[in-house]
Amino acid sequence: MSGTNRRRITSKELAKLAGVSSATISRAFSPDSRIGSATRDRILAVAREYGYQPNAIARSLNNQRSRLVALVVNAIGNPCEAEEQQLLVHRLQARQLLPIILCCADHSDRLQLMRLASTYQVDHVVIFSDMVSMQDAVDIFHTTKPIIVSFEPLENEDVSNIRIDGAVGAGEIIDKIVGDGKRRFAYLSGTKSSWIDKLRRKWFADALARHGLAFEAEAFGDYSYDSGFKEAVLLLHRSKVDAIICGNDVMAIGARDAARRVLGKNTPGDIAIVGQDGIAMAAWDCNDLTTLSLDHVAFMDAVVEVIERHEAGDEGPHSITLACTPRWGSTA
Amino acid sequence: MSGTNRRRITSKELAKLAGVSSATISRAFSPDSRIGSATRDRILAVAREYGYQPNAIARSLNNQRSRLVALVVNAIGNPCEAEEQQLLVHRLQARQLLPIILCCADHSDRLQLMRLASTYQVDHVVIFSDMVSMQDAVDIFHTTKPIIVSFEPLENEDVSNIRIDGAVGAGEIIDKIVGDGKRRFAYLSGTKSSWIDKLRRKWFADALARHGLAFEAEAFGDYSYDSGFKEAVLLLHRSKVDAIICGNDVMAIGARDAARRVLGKNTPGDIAIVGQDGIAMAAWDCNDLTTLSLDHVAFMDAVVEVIERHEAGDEGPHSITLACTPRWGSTA
DNA sequence: ATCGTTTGTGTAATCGTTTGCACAACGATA
DNA sequence: TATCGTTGTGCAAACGATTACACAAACGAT
Repeated sequence: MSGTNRRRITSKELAKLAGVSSATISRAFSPDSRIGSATRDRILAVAREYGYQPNAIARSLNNQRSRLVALVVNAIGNPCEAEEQQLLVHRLQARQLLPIILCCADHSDRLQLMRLASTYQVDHVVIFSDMVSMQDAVDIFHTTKPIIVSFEPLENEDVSNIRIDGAVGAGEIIDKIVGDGKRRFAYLSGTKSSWIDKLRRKWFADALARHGLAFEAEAFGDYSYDSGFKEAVLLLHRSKVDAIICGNDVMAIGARDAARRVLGKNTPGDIAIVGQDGIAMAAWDCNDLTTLSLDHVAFMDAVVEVIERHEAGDEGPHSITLACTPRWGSTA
Repeated sequence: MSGTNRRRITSKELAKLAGVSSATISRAFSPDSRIGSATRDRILAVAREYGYQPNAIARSLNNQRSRLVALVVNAIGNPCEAEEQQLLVHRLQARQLLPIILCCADHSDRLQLMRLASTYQVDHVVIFSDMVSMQDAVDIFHTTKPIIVSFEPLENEDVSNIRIDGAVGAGEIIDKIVGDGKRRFAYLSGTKSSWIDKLRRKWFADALARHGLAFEAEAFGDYSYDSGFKEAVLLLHRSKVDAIICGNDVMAIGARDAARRVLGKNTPGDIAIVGQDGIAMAAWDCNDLTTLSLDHVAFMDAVVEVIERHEAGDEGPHSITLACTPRWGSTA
């Protein structure tokens, strides 16, 4: 109420003001504890008057539960991760869980950051970054079982995880493109080292193999538009491919622009271009991308479901697999 | 080290293991405190062996400083906010500050969420949302002076803030478009109620007035691509404008697509389209948007500068104003 | 009138740090 | 040798909540 007080009032002080003990103050704020309803009402009224709220830090120390959740991500700037995070953050907050974002370009910084977050006794950890090994995650958060959001065949099955399977969807896309007469495929990776990228590539490579085909050319970008553009230019100059499968949607848009602007090729006639992720932007009229799409809502629902089971004390490990499905656009 | 321990070791336990008191453990971890360097080295070695790290929750309780920073935003999914957050999060983490994201669609939820975060004794609060009144922010975080990232003429000058001024840049853009022969302008707002949007509109309206012009038509979207598309279609059907100024870049891309696809109009020949924000995507080849752009790096540097001054004990209030400059693309 | 149960409240220990104060050991100085 | 800083360490009191335990009052049933 009175906005000018510098220091926050404590439960002991409020207790004096309300003529009760600080234990009773605490009880007034915990929904199911033995306390007279008259007392509770009076306390809540006084609390409102003095702007009292229980100190969550002190409570966390006592409870051994902080209601903080660490989210480890590669880049928030990336539209795909941004969309996913938006969904996840809303779901967490609806459950009174507060997300701490750990986002780091450099790998050793990332581990350092995870160590820092672990000292805050976070209740849950969700790892979106494939740059973090499961062992690192388990070691650093040794009291909190992490949830790995991964595509990797997990070597340590003691950790809850959510996997994505795009094999079928990739097959449908390849079938269509091959049906349209294309034969010479290139894969434009997001990174050189990531196993997520390797797995995604494998879905398409396997599908090609069923047609007796293989990738004729490879290139490596960094998931950014600029890298998609630049690598596509190089790629198309050095080989005569007529289809490019890209590591994500943003690179696909870059590749499409490169093909169109620099080399005067149109999609899908001259060249087919395929993205992966299914971000909102892929469906925009100016992009209308064919992409191997993931249902982000279902994805984040799955994350939250695992978190809820962990909250309920059932640490599993739980494993959920989601399938990717094609979004058909005009680029392939 | 030993990854299987369920409970975290405490300073008292480590003290026993190292043959010292827990006070000494604490001192080993604070850089400038009176402690023998031999003792410190020994303690750090033992700590590493047992995987001990001081509990940040307990430390926060004692210190009255949590090193948590609350970021209140409208939507992370929005590319502009996502880009800004990425920059800010990196800067915070480099200073060992952990960001808690508060992101909420509904207004009463948002206040509730801010109250929740305030119980965590956050050291700093940065408010990016123009849906939060300064008074609310000050009341809710009454022990932590918030930093308002706002365009609003602040009524309460007791709060640090960062403002954006686009008057000059908007003038340059309008001059160019009027010079190209356009006379009939529309403004496509991002929201009906936001004063940020009103202020942005005013920059352009004032510039038009200097040419003896005014907005002929208005429309209201929600900062999304779809709303930009839909409102532009309606707008172009009901009035003969030849220039649309949009509340942000994403809506501008939607409006451009609508003009091109639905009405067969090209930019900048048939119609000029202008965005605001200067997100990375605006510069992509497929968009090449003319936009009133903000230097996001300078913007977030400013936020961090204010935070650092607050950390140093100088709560100001500090005020920084940044200017927007045109990015010239092919849409106007 | 008595007993058992339920209800509401207070006391005090606890969560895991930090830090002011006291004090011992030590080398340097007079 | 007596004195004086300086260093390094331990003791114990915070920090602000939660909660097991104890106990008094109220109530219903015999």
